[in-house]
Amino acid sequence: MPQIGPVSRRNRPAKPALSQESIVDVALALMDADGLDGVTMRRVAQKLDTGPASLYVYVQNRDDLLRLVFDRVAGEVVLPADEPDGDWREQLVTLIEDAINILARHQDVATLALGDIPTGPNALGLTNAMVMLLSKSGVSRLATGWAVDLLALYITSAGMEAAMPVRQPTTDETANAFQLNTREIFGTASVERYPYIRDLSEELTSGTDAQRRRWMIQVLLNGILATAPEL
Amino acid sequence: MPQIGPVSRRNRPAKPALSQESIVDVALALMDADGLDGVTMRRVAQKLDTGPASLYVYVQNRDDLLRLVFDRVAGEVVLPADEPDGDWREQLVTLIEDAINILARHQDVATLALGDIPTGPNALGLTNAMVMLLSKSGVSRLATGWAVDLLALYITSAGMEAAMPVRQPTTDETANAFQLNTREIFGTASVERYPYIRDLSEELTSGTDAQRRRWMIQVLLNGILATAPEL
DNA sequence: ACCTGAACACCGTTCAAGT
DNA sequence: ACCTGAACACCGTTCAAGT
Repeated sequence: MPQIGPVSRRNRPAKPALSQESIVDVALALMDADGLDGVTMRRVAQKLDTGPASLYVYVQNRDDLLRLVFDRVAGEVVLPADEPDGDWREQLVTLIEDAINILARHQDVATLALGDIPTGPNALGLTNAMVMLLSKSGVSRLATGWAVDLLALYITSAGMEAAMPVRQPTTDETANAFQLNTREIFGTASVERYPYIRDLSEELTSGTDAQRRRWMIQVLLNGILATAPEL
Repeated sequence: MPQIGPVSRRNRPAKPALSQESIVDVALALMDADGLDGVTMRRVAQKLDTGPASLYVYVQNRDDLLRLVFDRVAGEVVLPADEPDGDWREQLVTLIEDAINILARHQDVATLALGDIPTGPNALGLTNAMVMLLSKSGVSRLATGWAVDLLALYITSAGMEAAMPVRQPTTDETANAFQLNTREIFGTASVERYPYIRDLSEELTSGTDAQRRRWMIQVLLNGILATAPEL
């Protein structure tokens, strides 16, 4: 006599154990594949062979799940060792670039950081590392505090820009004005209405992402070193 | 004999004429009141006394509508006159602060700019003005081009931070760790795991938004003036 | 050309009921 | 304690049908 339950289960991939970790894993996979809109409670549940209601045992709600996804990605960043002799500036640049590259690899994850300051354990670890490195820079304590905020802002912004998928022009050829890519926009901008853009259209879009980013990070660090904060 | 239609209509506020402009107006009002999630096609339609399907005559879809809302807000920024004698730096600082303040007044609008670079007419006007002012700064054409990108990134990031409503702690007292405000997080961070944060918790959260923003803008401008870009 | 009702294919979240 | 089915109250978008 066949045991329907066990047998049919043996035929499909082992049902993953339900846990906060597995839920976050699945949510991140959906995020990478289909972006933020692809992460729905129902789809996550389906991939875990259960119903959406079951997720609420491990996660407060969708926003909570997204925060957990963000912190999981933040955990991918390799933090610098706390060695007093290191070149703080080089290490900080590496840390920032590393963080941006990781956000760039995970579609839409950077967006999660904007709109509510991430405070998961891994995000705190990142902040802690930035404070450590800046504390060796010689700038004031106040400058260090404010600089951390500014650098975090930049990391998430740059991560978002980098993680933007190059949108395929839809099947219908007449992409509307809003969907053109930046280069085309600047190149064809009305000379009368936007003369300065038109004149600088080449420079506005030149350089690789990496080149632009390297420059921006240097701008931030040079600016931080050169600007005393006042209360 | 009562004319039901006209009479009942005379009793309620005049039905606003349907147009792209009126739709964008209503969407922005909903945005200000209830944030991004409050802007649904159905709610916009309802406020205009019609059904959601009718909106699609004037707007391609919800994303398109949101882009229009962003550009409408971008139009609130007062652009500097093109006078060759002006103090470019002072004017640029004013422009940036003005833009941030306007974004700060419209909940969630800044989020719309991240994830797809705004290219509506008013956003282009803003970019054009920034290029104009920077072209008087003496930095290279390339630095001007990249600086515009960096400043735009900062404006939207700062706008988002500023437009974040201070979330009321929910009725149930036990706000979970993620919902605590930043000050509390940094102040109570584990000394073992995040010693640098704990040591600097005061500075990380000190100063008013305006003070921090003023410093950040100076950091950006000082950095831009001091850093030569390389291709 | 503009507008509509109704439908389609989804959502997040709750909750009583089960184990 | 964990899990579930079913329901509630919504979504964006399409489309045939009307004017």
